[in-house]
Amino acid sequence: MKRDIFQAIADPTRRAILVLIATQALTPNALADQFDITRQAVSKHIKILNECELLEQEKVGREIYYELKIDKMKEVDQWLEQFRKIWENRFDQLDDLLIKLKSQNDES
Amino acid sequence: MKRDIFQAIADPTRRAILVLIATQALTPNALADQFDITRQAVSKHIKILNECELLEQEKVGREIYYELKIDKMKEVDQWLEQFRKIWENRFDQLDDLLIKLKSQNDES
DNA sequence: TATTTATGCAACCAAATGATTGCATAATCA
DNA sequence: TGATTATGCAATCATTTGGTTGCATAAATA
Repeated sequence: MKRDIFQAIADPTRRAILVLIATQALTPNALADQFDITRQAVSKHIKILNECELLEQEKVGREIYYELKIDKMKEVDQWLEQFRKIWENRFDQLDDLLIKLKSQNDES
Repeated sequence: MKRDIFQAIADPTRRAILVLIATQALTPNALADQFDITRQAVSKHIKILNECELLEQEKVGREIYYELKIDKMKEVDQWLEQFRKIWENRFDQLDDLLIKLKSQNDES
């Protein structure tokens, strides 16, 4: 199964998990406490996130702490870049238009 | 069926469609030409994108031109913002560390 | 007017998805 | 050592997904 980061962030529970582990490493059990689904369901989400190379893990005794590999999120940012270019460009055009309208107004 | 933009961009075909209609309005037929799937399959993708309020449409005769509502893409950007804060912060910290190491090096 | 063309909708289907329960294994604790 | 706890894996299930074919409707063209 080939999965990419866009699949990973498609599910709302997974997005919530990503936010939770963005700033602190958490165990599957600690994560499961935050949701109304079973621990196993959370574990499956973790597995998917892991397959997408979104996670770092550290084993401490019998616990496993998962944390977000934040750099991987930049892939979404990079994909957005092409659209950002467009909306920034259009904003500039709108800005130009407003300046032009203002100068016309000043002349009259 | 409640769908959000993260669902919309989860599918690679839909992502390709979004890129194609980001800068120019296209008809379903024109879009279908770009893929190896049937026109109806493309139409279903368009329907989903439409439900996510990602599209603007203009009817010209019997043709319908679809174009991306680019502003809607900012929702993804906004969600990313929380992660961007983290990675920029960590970059700054790394930067500070390098400066510190450099000054220590200069002293020796 | 008759035919072609562009589109959307419905029915159907195989595969993927998100969840469940049950079980196995490994580490901790009494 | 025996019981408990943390985790992962497998089987199962209902629902969703992405695709197909077929059909209906509306606009353009011969």
